Amino acid sequence: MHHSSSSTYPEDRTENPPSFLHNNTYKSSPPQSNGGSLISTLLQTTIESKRTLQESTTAYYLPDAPMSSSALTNLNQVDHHSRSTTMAPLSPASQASIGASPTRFRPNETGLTQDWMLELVDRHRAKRARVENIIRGMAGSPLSVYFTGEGFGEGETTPTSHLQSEMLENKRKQRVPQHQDLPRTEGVSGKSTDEGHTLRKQLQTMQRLLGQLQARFIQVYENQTNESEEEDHHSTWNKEYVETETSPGEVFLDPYSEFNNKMPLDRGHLGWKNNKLTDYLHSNPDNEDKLLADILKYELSRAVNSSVDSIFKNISHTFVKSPQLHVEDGGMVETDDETMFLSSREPASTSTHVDSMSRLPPCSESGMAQQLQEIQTEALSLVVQKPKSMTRPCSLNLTVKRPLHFYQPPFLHNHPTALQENHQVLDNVKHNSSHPDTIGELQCRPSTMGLPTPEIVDLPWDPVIVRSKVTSRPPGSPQAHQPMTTGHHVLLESLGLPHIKMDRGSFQSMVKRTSYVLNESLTTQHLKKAKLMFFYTRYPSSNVLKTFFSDVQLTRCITSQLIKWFSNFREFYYIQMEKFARQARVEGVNSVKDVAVSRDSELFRALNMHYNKANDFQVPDRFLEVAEITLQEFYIAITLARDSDPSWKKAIYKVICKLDSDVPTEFKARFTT
DNA sequence: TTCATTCCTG
DNA sequence: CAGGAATGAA
Repeated sequence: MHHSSSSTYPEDRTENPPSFLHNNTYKSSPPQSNGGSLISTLLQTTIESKRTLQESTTAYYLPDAPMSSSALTNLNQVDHHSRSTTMAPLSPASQASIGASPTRFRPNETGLTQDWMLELVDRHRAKRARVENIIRGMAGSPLSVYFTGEGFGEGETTPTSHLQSEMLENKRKQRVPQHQDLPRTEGVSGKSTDEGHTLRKQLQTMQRLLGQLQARFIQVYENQTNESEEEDHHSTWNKEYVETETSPGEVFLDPYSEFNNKMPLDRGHLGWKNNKLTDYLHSNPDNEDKLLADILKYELSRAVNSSVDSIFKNISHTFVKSPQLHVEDGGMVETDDETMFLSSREPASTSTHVDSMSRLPPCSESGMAQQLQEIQTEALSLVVQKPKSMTRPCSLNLTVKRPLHFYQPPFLHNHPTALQENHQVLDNVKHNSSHPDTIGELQCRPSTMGLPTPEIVDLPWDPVIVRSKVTSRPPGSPQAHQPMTTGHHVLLESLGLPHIKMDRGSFQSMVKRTSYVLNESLTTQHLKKAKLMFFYTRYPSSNVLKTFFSDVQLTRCITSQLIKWFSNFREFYYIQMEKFARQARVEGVNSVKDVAVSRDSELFRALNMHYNKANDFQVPDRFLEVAEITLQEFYIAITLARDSDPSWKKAIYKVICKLDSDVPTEFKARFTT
């Protein structure tokens, strides 16, 4: 068995010692990486020839069982620990000196002549230059990111590979964040991410293998030229195999490549393959490089094509054919289940309004919206409309059942899959969390408004982000398209792909249609709106709040914040009333009939300054009436010395709370004047 | 006790 | 404007 293939070697090879390593390599190597790989076979062939040569000229690091599994494992461990130091001797200087002195090859006991050695060395040096040239070309491609030199001895720096190692140094740095992306991606979108993960794994596998191929090429030539460094080379050399084929957790599963041939090793087939290749290579030495390069190119393009096809297949499956998602004419992407998302529909004339309140909105309501109402519970967030400008009272609605950005950068809320996933997660956390100081606490922290914290969990609630979304949008312009580009970007990243230029008309538009704006916190615009609403209602009911703040998720905390706002409004209002009532008495107003509030009044100016600072809202006359009544009440109470009673204001509150009027429906769909 | 509101403080 | 204590109603 050991000699089954040696007979096919060229004549000069017969002078070499029995290449027991040749078959040993196959025997001891797991099939994952070289079982059916043409490249691997080719490499093996090439490598074996060099090894055979080297074996005859050098002392082996592990001469007895150089490729046994246990020995490899041990060597692997050793090498992992000593990688940086073991490779150190392979400095560029030493490489240069070694390469310049091929005569240091020692004649071996099998009778290899020095001339033969010299010729071989020269030939392989030329080949190395060509192969490295090829590899350099590959390194310029996106896949070169994964040529991280794991198969490379870190200290290997020939004059040419020095440039490579520099390049690879950068590539290594690029690789780190890609790996770090993985967990986050997994958390973002479950199923599609799993698929993407698999594809990514495949890509990585192929890329790793390519890197190893590259490493082997280099290694072969290093071995050729650096026989004086033989021990280090041997450790490196063995490490190659260990890392490639026996490293735990590095099992390559690449269904698109021959690299991953899980079938039992067909020794006969391999032997045939090997022998044929060997014959070819040795009979046509000049074709060797070209063949290697061609095979490499072929494998590369085939693998990349397969991966890209699979990825696009997945994408189209996720975005178009998913039973949970369907794209409507108006550019909506909706889901049918509970985690339903309703996006805006342009233009305004055809829009529907989804009102989370029991009261139907003035505009027609879609059946889906009603369905949404039915499934909604008190504790759940409200699916609300993004208010539009005054001129479009019933315009777009941009509704979503559940916020999505959590543990994500704020611009991430575009990925529908991630959206749903996060909704579920968030739902669970919100409703099941027994730790009020976690998410619920964050959510119930209105004080975070305007105080973005560095904590990542606070980012989604960063009101600045929400506010910027709102304010940066010109009135009447389509909303929620701001994060589109980044969403696209993120989506691609979540698939672990290099940035592929997508067809603008297809995928990108698909992503565009899935953009949402979610308000999980109250913004300054909401505050402004609330203040203006105060001109109509001093004691808004929860229903009114829901109706007019339907663009935010009225969780308990948000609702409390709104209530608190109005409480503060009232506080200021009554303080002003008491203040001006006392002032009127001091100023000598003798009759309640002389107590009046007009738009010229100081009282009104104070109130208007507080609730309508921009003065861009026409305060309704009714408010003036109510203010006047309130002032009179205070005046009377003070006149009658009721203020001696600690709760003397309550009677006034009781009166005033009945003076609320309906808030114009225009407020439902607007942020500001 | 719970919830809503007011009062007080920063 | 928010947080929290105080208050009162249910």
